[in-house]
Amino acid sequence: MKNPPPMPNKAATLHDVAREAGVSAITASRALSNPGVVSDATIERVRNAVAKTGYIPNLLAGGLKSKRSMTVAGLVPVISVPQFLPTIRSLTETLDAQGYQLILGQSGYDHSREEKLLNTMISRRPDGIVITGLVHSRAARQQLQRLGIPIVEMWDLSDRPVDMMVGFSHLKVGSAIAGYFLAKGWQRLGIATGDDHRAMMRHDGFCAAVGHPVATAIVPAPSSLEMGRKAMADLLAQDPKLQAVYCSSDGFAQGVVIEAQSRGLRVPQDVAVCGFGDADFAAHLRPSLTTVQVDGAEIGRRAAQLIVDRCAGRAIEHPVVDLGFRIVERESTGA
Amino acid sequence: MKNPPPMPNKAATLHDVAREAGVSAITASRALSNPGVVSDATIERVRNAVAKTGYIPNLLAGGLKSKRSMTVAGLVPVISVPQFLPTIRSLTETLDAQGYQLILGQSGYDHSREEKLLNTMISRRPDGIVITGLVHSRAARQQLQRLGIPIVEMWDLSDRPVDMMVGFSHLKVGSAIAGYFLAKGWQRLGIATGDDHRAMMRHDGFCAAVGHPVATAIVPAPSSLEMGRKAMADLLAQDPKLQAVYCSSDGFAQGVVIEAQSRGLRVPQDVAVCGFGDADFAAHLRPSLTTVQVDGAEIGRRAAQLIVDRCAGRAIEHPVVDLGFRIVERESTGA
DNA sequence: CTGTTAGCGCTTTCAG
DNA sequence: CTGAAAGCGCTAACAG
Repeated sequence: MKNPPPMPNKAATLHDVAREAGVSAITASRALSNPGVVSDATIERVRNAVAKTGYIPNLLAGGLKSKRSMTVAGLVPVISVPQFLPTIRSLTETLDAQGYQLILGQSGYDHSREEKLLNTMISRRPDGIVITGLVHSRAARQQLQRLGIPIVEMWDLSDRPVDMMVGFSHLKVGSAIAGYFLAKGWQRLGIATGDDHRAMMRHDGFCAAVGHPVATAIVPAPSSLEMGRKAMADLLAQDPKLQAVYCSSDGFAQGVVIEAQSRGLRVPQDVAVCGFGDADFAAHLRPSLTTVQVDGAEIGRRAAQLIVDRCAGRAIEHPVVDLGFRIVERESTGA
Repeated sequence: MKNPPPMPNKAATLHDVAREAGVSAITASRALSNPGVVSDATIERVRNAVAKTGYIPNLLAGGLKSKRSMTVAGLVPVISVPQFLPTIRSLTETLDAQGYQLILGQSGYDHSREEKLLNTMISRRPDGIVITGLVHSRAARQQLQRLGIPIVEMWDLSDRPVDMMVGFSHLKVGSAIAGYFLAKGWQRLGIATGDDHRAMMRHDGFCAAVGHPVATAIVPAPSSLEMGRKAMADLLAQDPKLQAVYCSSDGFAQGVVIEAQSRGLRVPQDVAVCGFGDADFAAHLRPSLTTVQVDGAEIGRRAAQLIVDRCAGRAIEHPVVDLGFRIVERESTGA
């Protein structure tokens, strides 16, 4: 049975455990973190001592000496953007499964804050850093490279990674959607997009592929259903005979659909709508929403694995991973 | 004399800064973290030395000695539940503004995992802990109290807090919605709810206030739009003449509305629907969604402030904060 | 397999 | 206002 521990005024340290087990501190340490090199009998005694003292390791102290904090910094624009949630979740879980803790930071959509946040993160000495989007500032790139720890830029692709990358081409997404619209014979097109870098790359790809001017509504990121309604009102003012609209997120697209419907327009018969991200609700709306599927969870898993592998000293065969994307055709474009 | 370090192999430490500035390490430390007690001239020289060396403090080392890690652990069931996003965001931002970093952990909806996660978190020696929901396990309660750091349980209320609390009564939410439905003269009621503790408390409050059996669909948390459609199909099978349905989240409610509409039922004329949470999209759907507004962002702010105040040694006047809630009447219940 | 020694980088004493 | 000494709790490096 368990006796109530004699009121540990101080949290138990490894020394307390060692004394209790009748071994030295380093042996206790090894018994817990590297049991292979310690005799079974000793492990057993140390384990008992841990239970008795209620010892919980101090990772700050361990990290100071071993230079491994077992943390990974994650930078996202804003935590509450649904887009990145599956990624954050799989990052958290994949890292957790290997003993690492994700430390999340919000960089905002403002690039100047990014550098400040980076410093805050670095001061916790993470073993790796995962960044949403590309690192543009020269100063930040150099600083990251100097750190000598694994860095993953995710949710985008470029030909000069700071270190590693997991993402896809936003330019190609934009032109793929334009191609899809044009193949349907739609000429009067519209685009409703957030103003962040990645959404604007899709915008650029879209416009380049269309080749003629399209109705455009640009809203400050992150976009929302509410802004979708306003954006659609705006687009219809620019071209009342709009045939198809691409939107930079699914929630945004939902607002566009609702605004169209509230004006008596039928989707897709009068106007077709395509979103981006394949949110969990997209398939279950009425009409179900055509969108671009990107495997956000896989991005997180791969990013985490790259970091962990590099930390373990394993060689990385493919430091730049293109996960691609796929247009999922549903009712909102007449599927 | 040596030339400027072109390639710092090692990250600069406070000693490097001190040497560069021609002062002792402790003075450099004070110049950076407690400038009030250092002469302006010295501060200036230390600042320059920091810039020159590219010094970034090591908070692990500082925390080890000072016993203040400047981190706060946050436990949420699942990061990707939209419900808690405003809270996580305001927690992050409020803490950040005061120099603290939120360390997020997913406890899942499984109570057994909670204790394990707690240990992981404690091993990083946070200065405070914020937990979503109540801590039920006796072992966990005792362990938390032993730690001697500020603890906030949030998003719920009880009469025996581990330490501090910021939330509202789910039981009251449930009975308020039931009262609202009954006042409208609706008798044939339904409830679609997730199976987590808080949602079930609302369920209990709802049922107790109604006083007679209601059609019920319980789904595993977290609920989704997709599950809302299924739940509504289920409820209509139980009672095809349902007059009003309460749903445990707004996304869930949206699925209920869509399923009703897809069967030719008009909302609210044939069946009224009420959600929970007042998500950003609720006001902009068609019909706009009646729901229960809870100030999730304020919960986060208050929780963060309680932790920070306690860390600063300030007395807490009200360790238990009831933020209440409010039914927002919209079109989906005939407003 | 186990122990000794020596710090990791910083901040808390306690003195000037 | 500034400094010297003394660790925080843990683990790398080297003995045995």
